[in-house]
Amino acid sequence: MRRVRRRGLAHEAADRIRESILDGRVSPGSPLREVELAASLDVSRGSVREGLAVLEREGLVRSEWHRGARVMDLRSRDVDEVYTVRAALDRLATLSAASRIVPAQLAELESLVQAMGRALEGDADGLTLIALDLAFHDRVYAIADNSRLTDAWHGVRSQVRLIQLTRIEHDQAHYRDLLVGEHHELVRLMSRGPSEALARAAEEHVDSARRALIHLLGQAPRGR
Amino acid sequence: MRRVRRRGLAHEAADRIRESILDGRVSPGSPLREVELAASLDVSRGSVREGLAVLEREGLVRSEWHRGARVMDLRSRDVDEVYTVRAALDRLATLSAASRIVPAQLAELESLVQAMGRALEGDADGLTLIALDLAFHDRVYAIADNSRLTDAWHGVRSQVRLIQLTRIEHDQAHYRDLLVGEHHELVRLMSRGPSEALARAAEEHVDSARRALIHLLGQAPRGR
DNA sequence: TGTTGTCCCAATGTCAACATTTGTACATCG
DNA sequence: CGATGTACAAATGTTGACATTGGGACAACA
Repeated sequence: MRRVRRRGLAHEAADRIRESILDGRVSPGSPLREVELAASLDVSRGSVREGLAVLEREGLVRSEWHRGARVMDLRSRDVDEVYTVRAALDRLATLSAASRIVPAQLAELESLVQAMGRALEGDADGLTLIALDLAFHDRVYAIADNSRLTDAWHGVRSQVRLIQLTRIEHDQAHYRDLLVGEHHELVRLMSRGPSEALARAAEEHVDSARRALIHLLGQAPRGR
Repeated sequence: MRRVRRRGLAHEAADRIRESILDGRVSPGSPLREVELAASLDVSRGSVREGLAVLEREGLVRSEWHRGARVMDLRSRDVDEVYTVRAALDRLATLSAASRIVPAQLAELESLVQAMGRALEGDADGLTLIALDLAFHDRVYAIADNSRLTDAWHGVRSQVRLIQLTRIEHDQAHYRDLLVGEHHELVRLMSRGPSEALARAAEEHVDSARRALIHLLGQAPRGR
């Protein structure tokens, strides 16, 4: 049996605040005041504070000494950073997963890809596609079964989600073209075990999204 | 001017506790009681609590609900995870740094390598070598100039430090053979810009250390 | 004798009050 | 009139007290 995990109010508070950010109810840049949140969540400031610390390590929130916390405002440079790191993590996750994956897990991934296909044909909204995309990659990280790797992934995951949210119209176009094809190819390569081709595909899968986003956001983020 | 960074008691407390762990004054597995620490550091339990949360995100401390925090006890499996993730991060950091590095920074890295050589000839203790090794890689991450990457690095850095500490006699042997040579080679390759050879060297630099540690610790950590 | 239930204590989780800092508006001075 | 200093309000940082939980010792029971 999987033992129940009791987490306390701080994590609960973090979940609620994360939701309201990722649902777009509070926009990037807006302040997250401890007293306000404590009142609206009906917990003490201490718990809110601890929850905000959780969100800060996820990169969703930025806080400064005696100046409080604000919803992270992700600019072009930040998108570049997040996707660059994600590419490196995904490369490792995909390779590790490929060396440990069993047929049942391959089938599970493939069924997620098919769900993407159905969602596209059914003209599903962007949120559904984003959810399926993240679910796929979450599964890959779970299969890789490396808690440090998962922690590092969680350090950028929420930011990826936030970027996708704010660029949702773009993502829909991007998804429509490549979502099923690229993921299917990843599964196919994973079924053959780790390889240089798989490593490249995993990196490229993320990097093409990065390039598209950077292009969309206007200019090169750094002095390249 | 680099503006001063005021951080509050929680970070100060985290620093002190981290020191006592990394200095070996508290051994892996031992409990870190909030009241004890609060008394000995002369701050409130709240600040200690926040400090322990910082150390938890660094992977130095593991805490469970209503059961308190303990110094992380790193077993074979954990060493494997940490070094596997570190290899992926170092690969990216080294490639990114290579594409941005300027001559002055190359010289700085090379001078660190020479310091390693002098330390080895002067029969310095293991702690000095560990410090120089980490200083070198910290510089590479700083040159890569990607805050998400640096955050991810900080998520494993302290654990690397802890592993090196507990295996210090082994590391000295490992260092004596490869320290100067491998780092010098990394600098040389970086001076020529990013390349597949550099990527492999950076990965292999970490992975050889991983293999040596795993071998030392006895058995294969996972079902490979 | 092994198992179950109860009590108790130590430690953490939570809270609300107090202290400190920051930013701003306004007064003061050169 | 611009620069500097001061007072105040709003928010966070810090603290000690109270509530809740987990684990172990011990007794009751089959």
